[in-house]
Amino acid sequence: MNKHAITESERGQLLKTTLLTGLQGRSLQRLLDSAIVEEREGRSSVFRQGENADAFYCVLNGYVRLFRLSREGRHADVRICQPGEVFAECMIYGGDDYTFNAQTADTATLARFDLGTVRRLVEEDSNIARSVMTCLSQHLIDTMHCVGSDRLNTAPQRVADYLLERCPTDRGPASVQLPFQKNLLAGMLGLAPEALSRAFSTLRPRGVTVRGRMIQIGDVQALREVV
Amino acid sequence: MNKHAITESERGQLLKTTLLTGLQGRSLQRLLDSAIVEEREGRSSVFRQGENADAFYCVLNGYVRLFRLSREGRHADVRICQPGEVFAECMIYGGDDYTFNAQTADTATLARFDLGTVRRLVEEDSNIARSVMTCLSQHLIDTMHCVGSDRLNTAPQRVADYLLERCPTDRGPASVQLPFQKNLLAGMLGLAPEALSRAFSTLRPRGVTVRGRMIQIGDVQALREVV
DNA sequence: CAGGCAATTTGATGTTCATCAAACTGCCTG
DNA sequence: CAGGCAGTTTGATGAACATCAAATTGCCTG
Repeated sequence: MNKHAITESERGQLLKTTLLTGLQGRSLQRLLDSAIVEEREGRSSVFRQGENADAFYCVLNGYVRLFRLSREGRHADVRICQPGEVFAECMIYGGDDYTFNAQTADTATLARFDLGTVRRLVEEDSNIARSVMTCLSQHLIDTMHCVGSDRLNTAPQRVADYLLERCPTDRGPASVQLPFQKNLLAGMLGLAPEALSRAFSTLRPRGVTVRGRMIQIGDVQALREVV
Repeated sequence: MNKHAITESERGQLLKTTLLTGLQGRSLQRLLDSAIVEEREGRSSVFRQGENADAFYCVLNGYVRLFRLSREGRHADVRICQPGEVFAECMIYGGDDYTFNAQTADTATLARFDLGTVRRLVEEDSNIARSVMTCLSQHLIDTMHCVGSDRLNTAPQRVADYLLERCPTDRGPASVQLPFQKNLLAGMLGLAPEALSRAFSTLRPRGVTVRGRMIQIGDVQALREVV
């Protein structure tokens, strides 16, 4: 793993993230200065459940799976983090140990924020505090949405939801390019890869065609009926 | 619905909640002063998904279901809130509209906090900000745990988990008194009431006996094997 | 204590999805 | 271009759970 201070281009990427957008001037600078950039291999563990928590992260490039393991070794993704997303910021005020695992999906670039340092910044700077609260709130809302969706919707409905949220248009035909392997999409939707594949098959009569990562939608409005 | 300012006994209850424990002096007083107490009937709607968000709440007495509805009218609980718990505090910095429904399960007493007022307090008082962040962090961790548990564990395992977390002892026999109807427990665990009942049946050979709300556990360590 | 209503349990059935195995695809490398 | 490998799809099967209906329990009220 390669560590270094923030370069100019990485700074630009960080500014677009949930945590830092909304910050300016000195608040922004202080938070940026506290970060270290890590280049990581695919499938490298960022942290493990039960470990003492000493940092949270922002994804600059690549994807990170947050997941839990059952005692028998089965594996369930809880969240898939994309470029621009923050994870484990709940550890700033959330207890001593990580409560889930984090692993890169492919090679990834992460900005690492030291928890102790950020705690100090949050106490001193109400703008930073507000950014952290916004970030936490959004994640809580998203995660509650996930619980509801898991409990309420079938696999094809969840897939249709995902596609519709990423559709550029309201009606007529559209296409969506998956930003990652179907493997990750399955984890994000709480499905086994086979179940995702079958969900796409179920949607085919509704005008959804799959070619690799490219998904063609015949009629967006028709797809909305599935949900 | 009966509204009034905080009485002395309600003040005592509020002090024990996640949001206010940890606060003292002026910070505590300011937040307390902003609250209004509401007495509510059973099954009264506190707010609905899509409504403009103007308040968050703390449960003083009774129980509140947070849930989402599917288009066809099916119903899925996302969280069951108990006395001492805060809900919808994610709306302080989380967008304009409520993203789920809240309804009292039985007659309930709630402390209502105006969002605008609390936003002002959070900006001015870093102690209050810290309390809000702690609250958000804990809820996020709990909700992520819920996603993982739904995806990883079967119904009997989730029931066993619930019982074990509430067991006074580490080994030997124990008993757990459910604080509410099995209906609510089913919702909390993401199960239909029938599925909860069957999960208890599955646990009977493992020494779990059910009599109304009183659950007897023959051997706590044996039950831990189920998980 | 009887009656009535709501909550819970039980039975029967169907759907949804996980799992295992095998075929297939695409991509990359030698 | 052959070979290999990971990712994906398809088929067959089974487990888990929802749903509907009916029986039962528990609790409250008159």
